[in-house]
Amino acid sequence: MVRAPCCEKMGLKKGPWTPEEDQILVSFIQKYGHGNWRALPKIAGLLRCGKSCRLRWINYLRPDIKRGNFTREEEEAIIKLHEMLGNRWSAIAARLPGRTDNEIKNVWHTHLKKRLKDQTSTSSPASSASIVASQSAEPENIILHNHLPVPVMFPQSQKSQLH
DNA sequence: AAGGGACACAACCGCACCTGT
DNA sequence: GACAGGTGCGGTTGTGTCCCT
Repeated sequence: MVRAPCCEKMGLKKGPWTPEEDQILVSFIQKYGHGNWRALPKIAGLLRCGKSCRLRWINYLRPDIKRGNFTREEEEAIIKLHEMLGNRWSAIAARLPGRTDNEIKNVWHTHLKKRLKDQTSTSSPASSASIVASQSAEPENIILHNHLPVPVMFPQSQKSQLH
């Protein structure tokens, strides 16, 4: 199947968003929601592709986003979830309220990967793996630091329902 | 004070999956 | 069942800032 590139149209803006564009996007979504990302920028009068709008909204403009540094608890949760789920950042983000997959991905690549590497090179390999192994025995209701029982694995068929 | 490397984060790209026809 | 279009995800890149020498 051949797919036209998302932003093939000439004249579509790329790069950092301006406060004005943010404002337009936020007010439009608050008013009408985001039923169709592809059509949204056209209707809202933004010179952006739908993909870009979606990313901006999800990673930055959403009202429930928690900005600022990750707490130690959040970092520990990311490490554990990553050991269980792998690079499924959206699944990890779903278990950390207010955090986005992009943010988690960035934190992982900048802080945690390095920290984990340091830890494994200095400590015995059994420690964290055993914790994960014991948790993996009960994959349906992992209790994290926020004390919320969280389902860990979604069958592929349920993936679309998360959207 | 200046230069360069490291770090942090926002944004883009391409692919896979899902859904409607 | 095949195809086409839309959406979401993960990997990667670009750029601004910080820190060390």
